[in-house]
Amino acid sequence: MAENNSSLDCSIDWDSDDDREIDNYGLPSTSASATAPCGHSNGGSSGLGEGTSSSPGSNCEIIRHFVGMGFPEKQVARVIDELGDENHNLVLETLLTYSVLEDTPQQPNDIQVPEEVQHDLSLQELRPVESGHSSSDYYVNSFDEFSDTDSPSMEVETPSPDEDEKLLFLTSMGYSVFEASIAIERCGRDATIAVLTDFICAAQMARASDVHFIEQDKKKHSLGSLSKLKRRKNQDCDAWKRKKHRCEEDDELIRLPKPMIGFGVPTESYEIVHRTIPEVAKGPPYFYYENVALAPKGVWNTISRFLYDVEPEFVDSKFFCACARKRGYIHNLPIKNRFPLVPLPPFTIHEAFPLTKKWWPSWDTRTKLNCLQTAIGSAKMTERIRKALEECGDNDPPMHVQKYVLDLCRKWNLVWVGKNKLAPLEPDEFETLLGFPKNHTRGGGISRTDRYKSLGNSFQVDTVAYHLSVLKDMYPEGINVLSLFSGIGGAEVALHRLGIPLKTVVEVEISEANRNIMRSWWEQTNQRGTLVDIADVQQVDTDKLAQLMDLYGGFDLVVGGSPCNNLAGSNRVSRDGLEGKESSLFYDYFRILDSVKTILASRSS
DNA sequence: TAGAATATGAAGTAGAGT
DNA sequence: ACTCTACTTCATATTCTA
Repeated sequence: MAENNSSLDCSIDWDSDDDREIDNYGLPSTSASATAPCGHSNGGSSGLGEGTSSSPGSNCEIIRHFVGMGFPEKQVARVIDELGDENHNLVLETLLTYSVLEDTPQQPNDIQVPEEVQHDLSLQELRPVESGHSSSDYYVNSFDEFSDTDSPSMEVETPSPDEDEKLLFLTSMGYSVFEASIAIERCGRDATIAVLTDFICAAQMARASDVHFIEQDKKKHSLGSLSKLKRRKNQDCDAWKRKKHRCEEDDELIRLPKPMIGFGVPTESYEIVHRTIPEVAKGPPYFYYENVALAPKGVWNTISRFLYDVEPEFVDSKFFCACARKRGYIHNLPIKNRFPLVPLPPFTIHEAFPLTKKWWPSWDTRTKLNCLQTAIGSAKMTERIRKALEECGDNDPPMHVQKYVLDLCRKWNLVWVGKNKLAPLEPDEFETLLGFPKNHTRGGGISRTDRYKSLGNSFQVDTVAYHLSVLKDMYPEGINVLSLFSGIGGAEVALHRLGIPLKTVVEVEISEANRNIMRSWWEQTNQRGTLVDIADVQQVDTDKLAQLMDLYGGFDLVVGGSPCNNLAGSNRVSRDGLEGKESSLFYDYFRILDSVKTILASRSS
């Protein structure tokens, strides 16, 4: 089923055959903030003072570099003259700013940016946000599109410093100045970034309300459940606030496919073999992004919007192995002629753990384990279960005891290891289920607790390998990989097991223990390529990327799953969504991916 | 002090029924 | 439209212990 995902408003319509060109409307521009939203830095260097010491070069070269990105030569020369050529990011941000300020008055429909806004978006205030590369077109077009329907003569008060920060942040997310200022004006100065982005999304939706959507009668197993995203007519802000709750329920959210097989899995007959990827998203470089499927509402809409409006592929690993793992993947890989890793892993609990069969009661009908997480059940809890069962004698326990036990079994992924004896899985059993070699995370000074943590945060290798398998024919001589948030190397293990030579792997991983695990695996598997370690994603700026790409010849694949801490349902404390402390590092994934795309594009032209 | 052990719900989805 | 039940979830904070 050919699908055109070029619908660019915030409400994603996977089934629309709307053939509007990718005009960058609503797309967060390629300029993403390097500093994590909410101002935290995670201990990494960030912001204005970051050492973006560019390698010395002549002005000519640098001017050519930016001209190649589409900026007027005269303007580039002027900016470099003003700022020097030391800090490429600063130069780029300045050029972008000029693009915004100079282009806006030329928009059709006589839309004017309020003077105050223009004034407050002075160069100085835009500077502090370090940015990836961007096409200035994004700003221009998004401004144009937004203003097309909303009130053009909105009065905007002079922003307060707090407003400035929000304005700055929103523009760094890719929204136009006008969109951002209107949102702040309408929703109030105290509105959070989340509320403001919601407002902008709603306005974009409203703007698109005249677009008709063809609801396709898909088969039961199709991804049709992602569709049927209606459009709300009413674009009044107050009305929107009243209706927000209802709209979120039935309008704009990406829905999970059922069964959760993405574009297809080896074990199910139904599959999709064709999809349409937006032009701006097409590889190379190929990219592969992963996170939890059951994230808070709206998160996947945002992630998808940033990642060039590519439709997420939601897959439950229970179709690949003996444990469930519901994850969303956004990638621009072909989906035809995928193949699974062999040998196929155990498919049921009994196949994975034959020894448990002897003790498994008939009333425990589980065939698959639930998601492997970062923490395990306590001994006291399994002891309570044992006592409860022993009180029931040799017969099957009464229904309420069965339910009590089964609920805990499902919650903590317990398996039967003796008469009335349940136990959580061992770390090496985690490794097997997830497709890693046994003892992959063992030794090297890592604690048992940390093994669970690292494994619980990892890819399911068979699942990921199935998606990556199409790369094998494309890169017979080997592949250069930029691996962000590598963890214990799920992607690398998958590529290796697929028989794809790893020419270069640049891994970015904050945990030293995880980097050690990767390094150890690299050596044990006699890799002939080069492994480069980087600790902090925020150290990976445009200069660093350009340097690495000079050295190794560009990246073929940018792979990674950004932190799920603030998205995962298990988190009782800080499930704050995509703006959360750790999960906001998604924006760094986007920033880095976009920089790689930009650098590649500038070099190929 | 590091590691281990333990306790700590809510949010979201889906389906059935009223 | 609404309520109710059933089910799942890449985690965190605190306390204990060697």
